[in-house]
Amino acid sequence: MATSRRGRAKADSGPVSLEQIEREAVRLFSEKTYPVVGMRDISDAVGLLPGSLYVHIRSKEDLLLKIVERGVGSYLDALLPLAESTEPARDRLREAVLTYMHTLDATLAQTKVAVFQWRYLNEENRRQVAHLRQQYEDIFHKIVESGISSGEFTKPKNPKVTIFGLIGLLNSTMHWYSPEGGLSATEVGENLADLILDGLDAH
Amino acid sequence: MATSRRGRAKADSGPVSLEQIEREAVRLFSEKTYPVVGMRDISDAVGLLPGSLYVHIRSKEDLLLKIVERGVGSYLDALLPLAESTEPARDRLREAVLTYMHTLDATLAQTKVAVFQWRYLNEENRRQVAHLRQQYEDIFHKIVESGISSGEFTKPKNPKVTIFGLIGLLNSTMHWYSPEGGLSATEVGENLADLILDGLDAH
DNA sequence: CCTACCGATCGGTAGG
DNA sequence: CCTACCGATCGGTAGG
Repeated sequence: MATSRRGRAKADSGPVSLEQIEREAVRLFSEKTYPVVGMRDISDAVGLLPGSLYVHIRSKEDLLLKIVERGVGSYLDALLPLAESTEPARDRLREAVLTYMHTLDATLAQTKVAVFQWRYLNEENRRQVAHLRQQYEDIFHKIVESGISSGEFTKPKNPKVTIFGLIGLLNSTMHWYSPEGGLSATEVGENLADLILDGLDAH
Repeated sequence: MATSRRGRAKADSGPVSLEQIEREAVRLFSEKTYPVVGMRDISDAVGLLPGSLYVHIRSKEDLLLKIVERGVGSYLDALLPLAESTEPARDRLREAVLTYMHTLDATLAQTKVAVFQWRYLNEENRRQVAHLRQQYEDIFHKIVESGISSGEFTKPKNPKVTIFGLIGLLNSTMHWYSPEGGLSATEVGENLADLILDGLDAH
């Protein structure tokens, strides 16, 4: 016989760890979204029977919550230093865009789950996550506002639209960026920073 | 008794039309996403029993397909004239951003379904939709490329990143824009067009 | 970590 | 458009 358990997807390699379960869950959630991934899909991927997953996790909801929190946390860890820095806002913004792209490159699947699928959490867990998301958005808010008040940036009619636009532009990269694609995270970041800082117009 | 049928959500008003079903489906799919909306949610919303929906529609999948096709179609109808126009690229791009925002304002819920939930269609239907999506992206491709080759726009290191960025920026507005919010679609559009054309930097 | 199973819910249909 | 129902699948659990 090829394997010792039904449904095992990989060669036998000792007991299954929580990390393995979470890794497969991130992959499956990012590919197919939370509601259409069944616990049986996850158990198949790690080579357990469905009920055995509950030795390692408490619930499907819990699994999603941890992934979302780690996902947002990755960006907070990487970007928070740039919010407090005293460098020129232009440099900090460019650095933030590059840092965003490098974080995306390292955690693409986790990012897809964190940015869009927190909506499937229950109300209490969504509130937890809203806190983290707010901190994340505040980083860009601070950088842009400091550039406006220092005169480095042209004051937009409505800074909030500009900040939401900037965040939306960055978040949208996860729909087409791939580490295996022809463009490096740095190349994409430089290009987007150019667009945000200088615009398209040749004036 | 208050109503003549169980589960009826609204006052009795004659037979249910296909348009009513589609309207409630758009609302529910946009609020909760396709996989977590049951046919029973839709039938409750229009005041039918679940099985009776199939007098009007063929399947849940069919309902989604029609909504997605109409959603993308709204943008194609509004934006296609701008792809062929001979006006300066700067004017066409600003006009395209404003037209995008006005279309979003008129069809917000439908847009949310069309832009993100086509992934739940089966392979054959996804191929249909991919065609429409490609036409939509080509509009921005044409405008930006014509501005680059005419010298109106600074040539980006990689125009594809710029075009994907532009499309992503526009698509991301549906996550925070609301017709009931404090900002009009025109105000948002002007601000985003300023950002894309002139950037943040005061040079 | 498996065996065996639970109640709930899903999209959809036959027959009227 | 309703009545009555189908097989399939869902997240999760008791007991070992």
